[in-house]
Amino acid sequence: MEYEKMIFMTNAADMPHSCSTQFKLSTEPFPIIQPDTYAAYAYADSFDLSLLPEDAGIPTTVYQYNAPQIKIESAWECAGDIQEQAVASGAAYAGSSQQLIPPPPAYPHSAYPSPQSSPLQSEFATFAYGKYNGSYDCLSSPCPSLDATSIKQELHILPPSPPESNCETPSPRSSACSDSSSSSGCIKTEPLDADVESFIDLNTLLLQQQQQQQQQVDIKPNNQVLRECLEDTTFQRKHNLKPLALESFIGGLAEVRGDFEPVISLALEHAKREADAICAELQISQDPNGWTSAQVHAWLRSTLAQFKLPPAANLELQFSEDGAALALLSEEEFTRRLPESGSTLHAQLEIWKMSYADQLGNQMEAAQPANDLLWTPTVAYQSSNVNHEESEDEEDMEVIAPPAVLPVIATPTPTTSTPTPKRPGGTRNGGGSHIHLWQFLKELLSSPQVNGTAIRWIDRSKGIFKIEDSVRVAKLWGRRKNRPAMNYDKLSRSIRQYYKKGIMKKTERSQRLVYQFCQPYHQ
DNA sequence: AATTAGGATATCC
DNA sequence: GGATATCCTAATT
Repeated sequence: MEYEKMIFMTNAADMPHSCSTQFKLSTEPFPIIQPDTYAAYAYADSFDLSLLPEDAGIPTTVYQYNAPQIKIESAWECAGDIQEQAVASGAAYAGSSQQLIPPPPAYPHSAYPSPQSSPLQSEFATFAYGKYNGSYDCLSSPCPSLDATSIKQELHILPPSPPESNCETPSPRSSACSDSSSSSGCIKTEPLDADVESFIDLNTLLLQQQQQQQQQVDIKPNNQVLRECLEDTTFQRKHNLKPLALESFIGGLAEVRGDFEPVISLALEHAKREADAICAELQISQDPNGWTSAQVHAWLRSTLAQFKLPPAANLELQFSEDGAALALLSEEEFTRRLPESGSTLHAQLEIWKMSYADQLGNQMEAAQPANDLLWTPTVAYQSSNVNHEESEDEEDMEVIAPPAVLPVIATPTPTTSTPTPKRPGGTRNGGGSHIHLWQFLKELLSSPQVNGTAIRWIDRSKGIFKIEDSVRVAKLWGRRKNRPAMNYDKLSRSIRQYYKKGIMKKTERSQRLVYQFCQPYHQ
């Protein structure tokens, strides 16, 4: 519901608050509507993008409800690129003056919240684009776990709002709330910059849902209603609306994040079902970290076949890793070994990891309903955020995407041996885990979409990273280790212990908060 | 003020 | 005993 608040930014001087209620209806389905209901909104198959008005001032962004396919994390840095990409892909809509909006809250927040990209995030996003077959045709994605259809359905959970947004277009719901002076039973939406007050009368909401369902029955062929609404932009002119600048979303994204969870759960559920079948067929674990090298090969071959990718002749030679080591490989490494299919394999592996992590997360949630779902020591994986409930300490929540597997070195012999990735077992129940600090840091680094504001790679190939937020990283570390008194002073002391162990070092040109993994600890 | 460096000692496993 | 965690002083940025 928060999302709709961000759709339009009004000129405050010209738009009284009462007008904002004109847009309230578009928020109503979110709280109660079921996924199936949204199928009626999955209009993209036949939706003609050319229908969108070309008027430069028209808020076409309001119709971008399948925009979850946008790789939004890049948008923080380069909105133009995203727009280009989106337009090129056909995933977003044409329109000369479109401004990007963040993904609707139905998208897995873990894929979006940071200003940085990551393999996982990128793959998840590009996955939705249909990157797997080398194009951006999201409708032909060969991903067996989350095929285009399912993604489309799930990511269309946010219904298009135009019919309701358009004050000039009568509809059962708009008429129900057409009296802008009365906000009863409606979600009141005010300009984003305001301290937004939202209130919902559930009874009215239910009534509206019924009306909406009735409306869906009457959906005109060829999306006639949508066409009419899209073509009718008078409401915007009337209320002096303009598309909301991207920057305005950034601050509010955190609040939106939690709303993604339902969809990621659905998507992951779908992925898990697919994985189940493959696991049964290949007799492998759902946890890639548990695979032997032979099972890795089986999985790789299976995945290549599923994606109709050319079989690799020397798979065994190219991939000698076991599952845990495989999980550590970067997309670049995959691509280097298998230029044609590496990216897909890597992406699919990320999905498997995420799926398994989510599964573990759900198990943890069931076993540990307290708010300490951020990290449980029984697993080294982390759900992509199981608990989105607001919390005073939310900003300190440790949210780690499925991490790179944690290499464990029995005896640090950095000059001669390569760390042998090992399943992240060895953790214990109860307090902190046995994870090593350097492993933890790599883990944080592996999910920049989540932790990118706290720690990020400076030069990944060289293992150089920077702690951007020392306090936060220390807090996360303390939380992981169940050491509430942890601070950066202590954490950095531990890092410095790594100097003589050959695990980490300062960079040649020493910079504050910048460290470097020594070679064996960073591939 | 925050960070860096490293010694000393304690704690946990 | 290893890996921190904690506390400390001093230097540097």
